[in-house]
Amino acid sequence: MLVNAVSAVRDVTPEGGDYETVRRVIEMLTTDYREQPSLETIAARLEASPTQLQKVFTRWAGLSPKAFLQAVTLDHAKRLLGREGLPLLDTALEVGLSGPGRLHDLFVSHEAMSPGEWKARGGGLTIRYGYHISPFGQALVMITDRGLAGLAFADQGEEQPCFEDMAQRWPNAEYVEDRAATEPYAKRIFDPSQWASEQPLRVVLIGTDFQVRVWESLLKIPLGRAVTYSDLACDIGQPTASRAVGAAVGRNPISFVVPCHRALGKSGALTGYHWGLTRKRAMLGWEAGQLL
DNA sequence: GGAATCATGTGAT
DNA sequence: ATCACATGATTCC
Repeated sequence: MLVNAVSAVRDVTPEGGDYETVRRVIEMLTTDYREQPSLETIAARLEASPTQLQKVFTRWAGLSPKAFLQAVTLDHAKRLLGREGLPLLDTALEVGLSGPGRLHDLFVSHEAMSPGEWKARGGGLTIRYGYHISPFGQALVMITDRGLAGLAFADQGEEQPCFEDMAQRWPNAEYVEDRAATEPYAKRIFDPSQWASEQPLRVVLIGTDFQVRVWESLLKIPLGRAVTYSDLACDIGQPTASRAVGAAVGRNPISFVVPCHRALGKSGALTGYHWGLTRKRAMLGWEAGQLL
């Protein structure tokens, strides 16, 4: 339900409290999924009322906690991978899903840095950045005059390490805090009602040649689909490089926009995520909510 | 089935 | 050179 999703973004408290609550619920659901803890048990452990919890969670994801748990289950992940023999990662795929409904994905146009620019390690580049509230906790947005260059996530109090993680990727760049400049990007990215805009979201991929190829592949995965690391390896023409692909996916500087959370292990299991597995689950569950 | 073990490409030191 | 990986296939119990 689109309406839910929009309000979810708007209603997140300045402290990022909603995500924090939701994060803990997800954590509990996935670590103790064997026991299938009831809503009451979870609420009790969080010292919250069951109805309140149910409400917050549903508003956030568009999905009840129970439906959410199902959505991030192995079974569902496999369905995301499979799907009636569609040719994986073809350009046709892009159209494939937007047909029947309004299942638009974020409309992105990308551009890669030239090898020369990459060698400069960000030298001569001015990067403006700012922190913004997102459905997945505090988001660090980084832009250049050519477009969005970085998107990272930090839990409360982790802003500094998060910034350093990003800044060390382009050590020679000049960094300027400019919340006003990054704000429109944050708004656009996390508000699904703005995804199918006239103007594509401009994105700059700064990385090695191999990494950029992997990230471009990721951008071809539509909402509601997933691929394996070996699918990606095949797509860039190096079928035996699935492990290298994994490493490259992990270095993706624009998480969420470049949908690295849609890369799964061959078994359908969620393998790893730079900003925490819980966040990966959160993103997949949240996207499942968008599809309703 | 599941644990242990290899083959493997890329990027950082 | 060497090492750590967000992998995957194979080979043992």
